[in-house]
Amino acid sequence: MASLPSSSNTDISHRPAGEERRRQIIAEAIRCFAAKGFRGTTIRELAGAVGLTEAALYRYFESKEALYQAIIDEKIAAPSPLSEVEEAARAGDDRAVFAGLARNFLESIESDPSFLRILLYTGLEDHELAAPFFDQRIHRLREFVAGYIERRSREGAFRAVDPKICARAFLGMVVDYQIVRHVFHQKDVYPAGPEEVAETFVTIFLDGMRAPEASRG
Amino acid sequence: MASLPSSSNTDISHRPAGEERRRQIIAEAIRCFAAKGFRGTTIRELAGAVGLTEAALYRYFESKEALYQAIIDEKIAAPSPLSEVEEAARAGDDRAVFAGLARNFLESIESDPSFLRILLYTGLEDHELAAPFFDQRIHRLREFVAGYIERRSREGAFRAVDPKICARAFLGMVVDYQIVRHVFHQKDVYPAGPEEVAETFVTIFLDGMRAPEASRG
DNA sequence: GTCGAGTTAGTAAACACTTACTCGTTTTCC
DNA sequence: GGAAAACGAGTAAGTGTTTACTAACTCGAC
Repeated sequence: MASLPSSSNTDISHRPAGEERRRQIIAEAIRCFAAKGFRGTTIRELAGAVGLTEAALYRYFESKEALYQAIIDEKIAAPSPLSEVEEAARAGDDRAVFAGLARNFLESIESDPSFLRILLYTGLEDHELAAPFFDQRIHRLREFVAGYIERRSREGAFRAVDPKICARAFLGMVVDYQIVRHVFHQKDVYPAGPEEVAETFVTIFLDGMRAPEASRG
Repeated sequence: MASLPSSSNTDISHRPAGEERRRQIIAEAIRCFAAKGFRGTTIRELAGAVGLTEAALYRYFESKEALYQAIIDEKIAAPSPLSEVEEAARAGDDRAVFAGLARNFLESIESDPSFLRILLYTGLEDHELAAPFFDQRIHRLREFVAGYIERRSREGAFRAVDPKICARAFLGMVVDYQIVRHVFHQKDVYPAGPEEVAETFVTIFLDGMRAPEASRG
């Protein structure tokens, strides 16, 4: 009995040591790939950082690409930032929706910029393996924002502009903030903290989106 | 006299054939570095693309880094996009200033996305050599926009918000458009062409920036 | 007959990945 | 209960390829 582990790669429960090492390696790989990119990171250096030799690392991941894949899988499985603003979206509380999204993004990237850097490397280096992440996370986020804007336009609260462009305009402001900070290391460009920046972005965006007739005295 | 060439490695002036090759190599290097990054590009492949062997290429550039440096130098020397909107800025024509900047950026990157990609690689790979470009071009652009916003705030046309943050908010929308298109290859995300996108960005931004008292009934 | 522009054929290091081994801990079986 | 087989986790020392860069030669034009 209890013979078949069956689940392809995660029959944990009674194997804490091995699985823990795996996680440790992924964590270190995220740091390394974020710092120097996929091409710029060597297996030797990565193995050394977790206190192993190259050969030992290959017991956990069959190739460098498999490691990259594991990172993407982990990030796809992470909780979505959308859940936090879905309620506000149902209620039509524009400021709560956009401020929630902005703060959520700014703070989560601020506390761990690695994945933003990895995503940029991914785009530049054209890694196919990240496609599922884009489909499942980024696309979904864009569609959520564009869908919300479209609805509010129909309701007369927002002006009638292309919702896709507007969604990107907002997300662009937010993403750019973190690219400038964590890719170009110019933290001084934004003199204020995430909360104030989020506040400013949301104010500009919402006032810019408001339907002319609806907002005027 | 005019004896001392003084510039360490380039006493060119009378060597047109060689100089043309040099330019050709730089142009190809821009393409390669943009496509695969500095680390991802091999000298052999680059030399092959201009129809030379590796050794021949080393007659024009003493190292791979020198090639990178030459690219940065060329881009620093290129004409600035600011000149086109300086007049509108003096006149206080907000829409002309921001629409001019947006269109200028969107179109110049659209017609040649290479340097945007190189700059991102540069940020991620931490190339010191690009620092002068950031100081002389990007910093100046930011300061121009922030300065204009600050002035218009003082004049009562714009609301009183941090001009640095607002400048980045605007530039962020524009830059993001091109990152999504040319780094993540998702050209479908923006359904419209550069002109319409620029128009939308400027409308959102300017209406969002307008001082509340000044614009209302 | 020298010199600019190019070539062929290297070098040494770095890299992803492999092979064949070690060693301690379980598990199995009598 | 204890010998032995199996196994998990690791290492040392490679392999073959790729890479930036070099040395020594060729060839045509003024």
